[in-house]
Amino acid sequence: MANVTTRDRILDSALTLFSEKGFDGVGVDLIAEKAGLKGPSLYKHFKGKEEILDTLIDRVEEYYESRFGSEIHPGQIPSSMEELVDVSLKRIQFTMKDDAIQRTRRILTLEQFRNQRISGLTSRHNLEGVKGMYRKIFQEMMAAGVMRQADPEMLALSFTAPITLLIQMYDREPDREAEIMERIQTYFRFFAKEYAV
Amino acid sequence: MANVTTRDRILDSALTLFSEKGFDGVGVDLIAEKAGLKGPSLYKHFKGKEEILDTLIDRVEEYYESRFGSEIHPGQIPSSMEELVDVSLKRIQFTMKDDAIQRTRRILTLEQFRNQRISGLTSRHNLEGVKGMYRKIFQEMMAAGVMRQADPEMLALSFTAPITLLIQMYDREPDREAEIMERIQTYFRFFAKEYAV
DNA sequence: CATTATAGTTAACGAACGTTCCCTATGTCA
DNA sequence: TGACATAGGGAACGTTCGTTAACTATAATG
Repeated sequence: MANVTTRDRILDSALTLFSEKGFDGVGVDLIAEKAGLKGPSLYKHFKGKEEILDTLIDRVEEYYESRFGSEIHPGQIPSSMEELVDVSLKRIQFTMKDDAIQRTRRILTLEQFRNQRISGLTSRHNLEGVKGMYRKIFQEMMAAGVMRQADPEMLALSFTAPITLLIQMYDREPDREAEIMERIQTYFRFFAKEYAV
Repeated sequence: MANVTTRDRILDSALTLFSEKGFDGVGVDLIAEKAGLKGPSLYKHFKGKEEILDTLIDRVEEYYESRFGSEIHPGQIPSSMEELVDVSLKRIQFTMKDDAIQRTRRILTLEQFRNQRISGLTSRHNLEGVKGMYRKIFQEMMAAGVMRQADPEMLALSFTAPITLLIQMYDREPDREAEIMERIQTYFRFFAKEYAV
């Protein structure tokens, strides 16, 4: 953790606290303390509390832009339904449990009604990003003949929506991780069997 | 609107305000004003602000208990996939746009990380209630031979999850209602075609 | 009629909040 | 070295917040 700027420490601190108590539930003094300084010193780095949140959202936007922006890189296209399940499970394990990603999800959830920017970003996150990636994967799997022919857009929605809901559940109730992972696996296996060639 | 108690006016006022600005974003004075009295008078009806929220959550719990509690009443079982689509669309139109229901959803969304009670309720709402109803409907439709045989539990998840996400989107971005309704219809038609006998 | 409980008011409290002002220490650059 | 910019801290500000206390009007009860 060498050479991390004060600004970054403030943002990390705010990411954690906002994700746990919401924007309104956290005072600037607490953010500052967690970053190793005093409340008023924040104003040397940000114009105000709101700008800290805005900057966090900026980062999320950049991340999604780089991830799902121009062209989608689904990585290796699975060569069988079994591989699809394996690869997807690993991807979800990561996305679900990665600290920064989870905190970001929780902030979006809590602040999604605050302004249009966050609303739109949340919609894109929950309904476009990952779905678009799987649409592409399914298209190629169908072309390769390892998956039954069907509307790839609808299939992607059907594949990702239950997972999105179960990840939301994990964010709420991390104690039920085992149950949630099993539900995801069960659904994946159902899907794999249903759309096998 | 005859004979509505002050207590109920307070609860209605809080339902609206909490759903728009979140629990922390609303002061007791504002709740009171909207209910036609002054802030401190609230304390003649509730022990404190938190108890107002708790009472609202009580109501939600009662509602879900009565709706999905002991035995599920799916009403008329559709006699064709076309009827399934029609009936489901009407149900969603209502659920999605009913004022009190929408506000309740938004409060659950905003306060879902506040305590275990709300977390559990939200999970039940998003992942159990409606899904259980459709599991039963699908079972009976399969038994009646108007739907292809498949795991009804998985089918219910696949059917309801995209809708839940699209309703969440409507709560965030009501302006996009037309687009959202069309997406729901498209998915329903895909599902109907996919699981026709 | 006298008493008491209830529902409302105003005033005020203490705490927390976001923010500004002013000062100091430190490092940079001419 | 001297001038200046930067990052931090302390004190204090004006607000807002949830809540309590003390009082009043009204209605129900004996």
